[in-house]
Amino acid sequence: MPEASSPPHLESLNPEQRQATEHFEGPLLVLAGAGSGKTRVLTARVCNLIHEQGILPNQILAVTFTNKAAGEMRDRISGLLGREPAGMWIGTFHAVGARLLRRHANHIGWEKSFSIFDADQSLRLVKNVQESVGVDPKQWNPKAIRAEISNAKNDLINPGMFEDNTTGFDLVQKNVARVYPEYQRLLEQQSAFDFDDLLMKPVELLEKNKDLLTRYREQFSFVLVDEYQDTNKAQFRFVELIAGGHGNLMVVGDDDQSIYGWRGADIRNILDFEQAFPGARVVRLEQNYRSTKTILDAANHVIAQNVNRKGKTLLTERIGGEAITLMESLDENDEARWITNDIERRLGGASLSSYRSVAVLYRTNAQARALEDGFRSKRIPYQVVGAVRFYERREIQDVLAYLRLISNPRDQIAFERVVNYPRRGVGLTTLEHLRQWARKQGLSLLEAAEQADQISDLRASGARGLRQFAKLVRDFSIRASQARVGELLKELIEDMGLIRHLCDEGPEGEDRGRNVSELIAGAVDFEAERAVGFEDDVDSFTDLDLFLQVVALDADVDRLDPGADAVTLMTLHNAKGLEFPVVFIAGMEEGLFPLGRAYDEPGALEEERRLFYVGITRAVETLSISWARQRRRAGDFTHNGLSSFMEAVPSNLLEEQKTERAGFLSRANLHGRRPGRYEVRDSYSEAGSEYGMDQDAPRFVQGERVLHETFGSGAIVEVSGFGRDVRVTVDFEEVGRKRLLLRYASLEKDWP
DNA sequence: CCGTCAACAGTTTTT
DNA sequence: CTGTTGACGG
Repeated sequence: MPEASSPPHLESLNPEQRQATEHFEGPLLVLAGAGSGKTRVLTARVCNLIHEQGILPNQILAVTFTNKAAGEMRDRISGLLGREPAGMWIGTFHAVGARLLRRHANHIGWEKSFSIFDADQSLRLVKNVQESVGVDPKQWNPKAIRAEISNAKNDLINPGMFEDNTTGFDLVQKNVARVYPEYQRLLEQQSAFDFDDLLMKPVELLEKNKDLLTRYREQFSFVLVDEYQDTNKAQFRFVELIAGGHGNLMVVGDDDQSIYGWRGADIRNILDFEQAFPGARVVRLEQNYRSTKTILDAANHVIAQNVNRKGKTLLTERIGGEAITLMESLDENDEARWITNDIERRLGGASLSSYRSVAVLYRTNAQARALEDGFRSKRIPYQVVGAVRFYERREIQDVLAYLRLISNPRDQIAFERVVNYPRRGVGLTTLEHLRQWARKQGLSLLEAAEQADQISDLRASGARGLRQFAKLVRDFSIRASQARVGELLKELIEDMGLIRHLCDEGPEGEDRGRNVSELIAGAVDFEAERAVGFEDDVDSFTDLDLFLQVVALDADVDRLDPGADAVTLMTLHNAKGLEFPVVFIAGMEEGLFPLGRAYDEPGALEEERRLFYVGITRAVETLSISWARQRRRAGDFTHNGLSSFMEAVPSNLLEEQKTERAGFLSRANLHGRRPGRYEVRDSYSEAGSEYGMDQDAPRFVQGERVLHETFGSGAIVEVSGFGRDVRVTVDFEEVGRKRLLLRYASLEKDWP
């Protein structure tokens, strides 16, 4: 019960929460079930340390799982304290690592303005290396090689150790052993870190420099780690280094929500915490404040199937709750239709007030497409997390590559990406000559490009292009030390004439142009101190460097707009830590969830089950689960049964449904209620093969307005072919000109 | 050097 | 199905 005399951060905490909050020194493990108020406890304890124990904010390091969580934590602490916790470090492991490396990169051979390579950039480098060391990228999948390197780094295995541990019998290992050292050498040469380096290199830094280690141990007298169940070896070692001395370490996590084993996360970190940090106090938070009893019962039954866990049962004071709907549908389109219908039905009734209360969760990103189509055709607003990220769009990556090169002239991956964008007459041959010459002279590509006339076997046009390009980059590099990133970017785009260039590419270029404009707007609004959360370092780095760092470490969930009134679509992994009044879990089929390959590996099935548990516990009021008898995957059809995970859910919690007259409905949809509707899937045309002759099929003529499920509306420019091979060329308002085979495209006549 | 067309592989989850 | 890669001709 709240006491009148309690400071605000201790109000209305239950006894266990309070115990954790008031813990002062020594190791503390908080086993916090889903929805048990762990974020509250974390923030309240920080406030308690500052407010009651007189600890200074700059003595505290708090690590969260996403940037968004970090921002929220900072805001909540500010709210409770009535002021900013100035000097406190709050961020993800990657952000904290990047910050340490910015400060001390020179100790381990990197420049202070290093680049951060995302998965895409590091994959390019892996490919380059494979070619140069003779590991054929066609035979040895670069993604697989990259994954091996990533795993090694998460396990703190450096190239030397990797080579030593390779027996030579495992061919993949043997190839990785050839690629990894050269890959790492090239990263260093161009002063770049990949994501995994942001975890591994800080460990190396602290292990090699005892004085730095001492300094940070003394600075951070209190360390807090959220989502501890998802830490890997590198992260564990980092925490151990910083907090191992004084042992003032609070970790919060839930072994039942460990879902990143495939990324190197080691569930033993949380299971064995008490061995690693002797004398640890353990507090369990089992009171759930989020979900109805029905939802919680389902979650408890599901997770009880797992063997490898500490064991706890969530309790709630809420009783009853709406039954969990289990919906069987025909295929993924039918599933999408049911979900969207249900959302509309709820919104029509009083049970749902806004779209933002709803989330649709799924196992794989590929499932988003059918769902999106469904939302679009019903005109229900939605936002997708994942799929195509803003920063991964081609035009955005191009612009960012310019910025990276301006910030770090040694960034070879960035150089190669944009040296011929826009076209400057620098092709593969020119680039190859440049590479060789640069290597011989020991210069970076940019330096070599500046002296392009010296290279004998270069064409005049190529050399001119190189010099122009180098000059452009150099000019901006000089400005970058003074200018704000927004101004810099605006001028750069202007100088390149990029927007104009994109618009010339046609309607979809205009779209790209808009994206670039959005990036500029983002850069103009960029406030380094706010975004980095590390105010005391802001002055020592350029605005550009900090902007690039934030962009590189920005997760897609971080961009989720909670203000938008839209349904959220995302993977179950992305849903971790979030909650929604109404949750749908789609694709509940054996083989999809759990994925078929989960049966190959011992621990994988339990991890999938934990993922299901995470999904269930996101729901506050209503949970609906759907599965489809048939689903298109990678081109062809799969037929699946209901997921075996559902066996653990007691049937008295469930209400089973089928899509009404499902079989009939999809046939009826061939023509639909609206005139002119024409929707044929190739599965059906296989049997029929007469669809081109179908007398009822609408005929399209030039100039007619049409509606496409994904491309939107447009006008027909041309109709060609006959029978089943009718092709139409359509100018779409949003996506430009497309040629479509009528048989595949679900085109409707657009009635004004 | 650059645009176009055919062949091809891909789907597990992410900082 | 869809986006990316390789071969070819201008």
